[in-house]
Amino acid sequence: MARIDEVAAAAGVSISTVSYALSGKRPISPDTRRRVIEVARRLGYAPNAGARMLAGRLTHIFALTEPLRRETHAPTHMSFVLAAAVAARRHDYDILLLTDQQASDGMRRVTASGLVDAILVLDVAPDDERVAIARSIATPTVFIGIPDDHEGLDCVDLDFEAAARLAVDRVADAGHTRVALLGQPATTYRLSNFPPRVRRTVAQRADERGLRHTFATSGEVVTDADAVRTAVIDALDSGATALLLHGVDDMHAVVLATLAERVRRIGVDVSIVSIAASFDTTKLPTQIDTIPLIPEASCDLAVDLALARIDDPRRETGIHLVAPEYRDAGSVAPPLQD
Amino acid sequence: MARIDEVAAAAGVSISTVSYALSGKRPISPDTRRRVIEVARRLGYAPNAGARMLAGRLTHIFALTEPLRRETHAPTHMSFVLAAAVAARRHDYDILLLTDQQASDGMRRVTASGLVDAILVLDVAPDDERVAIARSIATPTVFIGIPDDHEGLDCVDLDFEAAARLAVDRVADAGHTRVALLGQPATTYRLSNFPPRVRRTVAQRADERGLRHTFATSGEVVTDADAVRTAVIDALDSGATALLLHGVDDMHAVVLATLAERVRRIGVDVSIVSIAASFDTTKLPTQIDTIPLIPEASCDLAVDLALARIDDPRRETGIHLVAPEYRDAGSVAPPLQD
DNA sequence: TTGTAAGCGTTATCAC
DNA sequence: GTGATAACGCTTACAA
Repeated sequence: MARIDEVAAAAGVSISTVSYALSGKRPISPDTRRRVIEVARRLGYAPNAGARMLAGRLTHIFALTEPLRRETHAPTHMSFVLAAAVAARRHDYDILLLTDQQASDGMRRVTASGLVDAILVLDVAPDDERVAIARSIATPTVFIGIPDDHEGLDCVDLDFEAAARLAVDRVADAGHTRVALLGQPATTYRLSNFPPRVRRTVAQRADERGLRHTFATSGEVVTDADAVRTAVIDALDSGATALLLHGVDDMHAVVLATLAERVRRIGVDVSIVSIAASFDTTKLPTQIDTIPLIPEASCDLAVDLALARIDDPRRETGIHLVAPEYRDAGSVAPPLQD
Repeated sequence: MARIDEVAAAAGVSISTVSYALSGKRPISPDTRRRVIEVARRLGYAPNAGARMLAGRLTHIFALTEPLRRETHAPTHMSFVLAAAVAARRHDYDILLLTDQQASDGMRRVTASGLVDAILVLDVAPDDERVAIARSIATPTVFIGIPDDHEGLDCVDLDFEAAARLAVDRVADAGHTRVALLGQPATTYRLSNFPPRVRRTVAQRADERGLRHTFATSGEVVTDADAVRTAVIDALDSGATALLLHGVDDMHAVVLATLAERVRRIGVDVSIVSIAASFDTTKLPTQIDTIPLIPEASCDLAVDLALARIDDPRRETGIHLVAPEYRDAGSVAPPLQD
């Protein structure tokens, strides 16, 4: 816990020189600069957080609000938290957790006390209560996910619509005429913002491309192996030759197991594309085409946006979509001729 | 973002009176006290975090370090994070996330900058690198979990040994002479601190009570349904009449499914106790006896310990174990006579 | 290129 | 019971 004056004394310079040498906010002769940095390192100096907050304009802390609903898929959520933390650290920011039952209270609190420079919002619901709070506070707020009412908000997300179209187009181009979408558990279509976006767009695009399409959830609240199994079998029985998956790892595992059991060769008898999977699909027993949801991409962008907004609070808000990327693993092939 | 001087002016008192009226750190006449509080509320006043840190002794922030290894069971981990956050908020503390690859860097950083009053350590490994850091820094540090080398450390945890004994005793008392322990995935026995403790104690106690016992993991890295299924069948075939479970929800589901498939009635043909389950076992298809691992209990205690240590840095360190509690659901019965 | 000094908004130590 | 006021450790004009 060395202080700036100790560093200054040890380096034989003034306090402000130390501050400037370390922050680089004004030119310092390379020589003293080096000396200051060396001394600071030796003494293990780090600016006192409270003093920095008070004197500077910034706290170097982001709040991260996460409702942690029971329906939330924990592993996915954790990779977003981790990605946000890593992105923040790259810019010398720390993450303060806001898990209050009413996240709103926390947002108001950190705003009122000036504890954070910006707020990142995770796990966004279609009718998220945090939208109203975000509008009522001065602290820059970035949503990772898109609520229904997003007028005047900064939002970041994978372009789920583009991803869905990409998936449909791929199987349509390969010649498939019947596709089945196996989706998330039913509750997430009410509680989360992106499952409905995928479902809607797949249906639209399939219609545009003249494909017959069906849809099934993967259970009620969490992945229900029986439900998934039944859905896969129904899809096959109804003549679907291409399966679009939008779900978590468990669901993928059950789908692959069911296909194996039915002796359907992936990329031969049946084509598969996984849309917006946030887990490592290369860990699956069979490799499948994926349009991944990359938490790092969204979180990096969200942090950039937050910083830009801190820098210029009057800049224009808007939705920023991350372009989807198709990863071919050979799981899509032309349908077999009967 | 009203400031204290605005509150003082509006209430017609001095700045220090506002501070004391709000903190209660010195007697204030009930009358002015009420008035100050009312004005503060009306103006939405909250002390500036930076100023409070600088002037006061405290930051009102805990760091929470979590390595977030791939082997970590995300839902369990999240319930600990949540429990820690809730416990902290009860004492007007916030949680700062430390997810650095090397958590050690983060611990040093927040210590050097005086960003936090104490550090809570989650997901403790037997040979945790954070032990050395904790010893080298002045910031109070509380481990939630017990590393092998815990000399001079503050640790909090469920009394896994007592829980294991409780489980063995229960089935022994019911008359069982052959028990099988179905444990965690193999890797956690190296990477985590508590699975070996349960395994070791079950074996010891079973020996003491004259029971024959076997042990099987539930997979390599994560729950492997086939491995669990095989382990259950092997256990039954080898004559085990009581199953002790120490694992996550997936594993429990597979065990119950396998027993159902083999037409073994729980609490009749076979007895079951789940040791240190951190999920909601009442959500399982069949109710089973449980000695739950309650994150709230550990985290509340950890926060209390941290606060006590902040208050008196010289107080004695030590291990604090949470007593296990047996929850009877009728899944243990005397073994059937052949 | 560097040094001096005025805040930043609290808490805590004095007085009264 | 209440009011001045000196820290707290830094950032950042303003001087030199």
